[in-house]
Amino acid sequence: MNNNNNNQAEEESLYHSLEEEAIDVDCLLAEPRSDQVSVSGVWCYEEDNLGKCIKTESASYNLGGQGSNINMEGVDATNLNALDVLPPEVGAENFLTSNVSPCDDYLLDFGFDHGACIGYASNERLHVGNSFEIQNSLSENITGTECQNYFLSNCISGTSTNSSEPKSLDRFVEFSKSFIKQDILPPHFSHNGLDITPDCKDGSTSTGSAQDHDGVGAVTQKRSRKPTKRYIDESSILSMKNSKKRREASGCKGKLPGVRRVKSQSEAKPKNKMASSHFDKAIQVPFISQAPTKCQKSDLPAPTECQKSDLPAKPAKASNQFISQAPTKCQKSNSLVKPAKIESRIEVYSSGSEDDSEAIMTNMTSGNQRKLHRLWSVSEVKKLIDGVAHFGVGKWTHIKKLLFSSSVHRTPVDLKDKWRNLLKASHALKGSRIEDDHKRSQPWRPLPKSILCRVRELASVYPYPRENSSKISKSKVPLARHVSSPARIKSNKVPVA
DNA sequence: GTTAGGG
DNA sequence: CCCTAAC
Repeated sequence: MNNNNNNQAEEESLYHSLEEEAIDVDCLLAEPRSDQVSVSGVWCYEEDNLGKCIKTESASYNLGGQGSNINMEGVDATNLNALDVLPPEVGAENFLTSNVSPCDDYLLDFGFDHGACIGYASNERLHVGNSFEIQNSLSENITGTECQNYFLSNCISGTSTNSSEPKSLDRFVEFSKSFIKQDILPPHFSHNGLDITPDCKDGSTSTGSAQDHDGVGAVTQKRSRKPTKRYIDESSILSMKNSKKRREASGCKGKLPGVRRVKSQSEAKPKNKMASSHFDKAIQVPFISQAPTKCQKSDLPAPTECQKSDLPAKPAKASNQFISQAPTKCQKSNSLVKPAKIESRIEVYSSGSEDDSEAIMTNMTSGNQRKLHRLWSVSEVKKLIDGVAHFGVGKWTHIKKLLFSSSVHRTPVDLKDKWRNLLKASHALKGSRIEDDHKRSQPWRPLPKSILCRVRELASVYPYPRENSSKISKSKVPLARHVSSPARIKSNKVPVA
């Protein structure tokens, strides 16, 4: 209570900012209703978090049922109880912060000065982070002014230390509820997405009752936060994948253009109740307008500042480091993106020259940006030809590892594509070798003739896999159907040395 | 994970 | 260069 005098100005400003932020959130976000749940594990569900949560049964407290008589000690004792059950290695300072990192992007930035991870289930249990769960019941009968005072003095103040944040959280929630009961705040008052609804689902605004105290009343409180744009994108993708209902309703049957298809690894994920039963009620944003096209430059800032890694020698490690360091990545959303793709991208992004990195950094937006086009130099082509001559066609990973280990931006697929283009170029050269003018008009004119000749020679020695067979299977097999096609394909193939 | 092939 | 099927 003494803080009230000391921090009055601060409290006022904070309170005003609270209101502003509440309005802001309400404007920006179609706030999920009480029957809505969020995807991607933003909400902490009992079933999903029992292993993580430290549960304190009946850590209830009485906030002074005598109207103006607010029992401060009871609150403190409650919070102490709650904190006491934390393992010693977690500690009061850590239990909010140490578990925040995987998902602090999508979860609450609560506590007014510190990121806190809060989930609120649709029952009586208050989940704080993934580590803390309080079975909470409240019986109060406090007038609005006193609630406000208490709220201001105890919910807002005392955030200077991390250990006091849980208290602030509890008090904030509980007293916000009391505001609603007192009609001080609108029924859907929210702060930073903290959605506080009255305890009684049926709309009755009765003050603390035995129902509340016993936890029988259906407390449909939850906390939400406006999801990030990326989160919405991924949610919409996930929604499209997991909810056939929604997909049919939206009329979209195919994949999103420019959005990478989620691998089956993550497709098998939605096994929890949240994804299956409540998914339809998650935050819905028209995904068509959100689907980033390939070359679209999103307004989103880069997920993380692309730190130029100085160790391209171990690209996988560097990229993993990148992923793990990405502060805006939610754990669940990691499963939404192809890890391999990210790795390859980060590899490219982090290992190029400075100019390239800058160019990529300007281009890198939402993660599905097209790789920077790098022209093949003559030396690279020569290396590729040497590799093909040495290892043969199709051993792209060997060639990559042995000859292109320094140029990390060339993947085995790149080598394969380049060789295919070289074959095209050599064939075109062979077809129009007499007419030099035609040859100069070709896009592969910069390649030296000697290189193309060598490619042609190698192509005769190492025929491109399936190039002949595919042509045969498409053109010659129907004509010679009576002949056993595999034998014919094999006979047409140039024997590999 | 790698490769081939279509785009 | 991207994507995906096939292996």
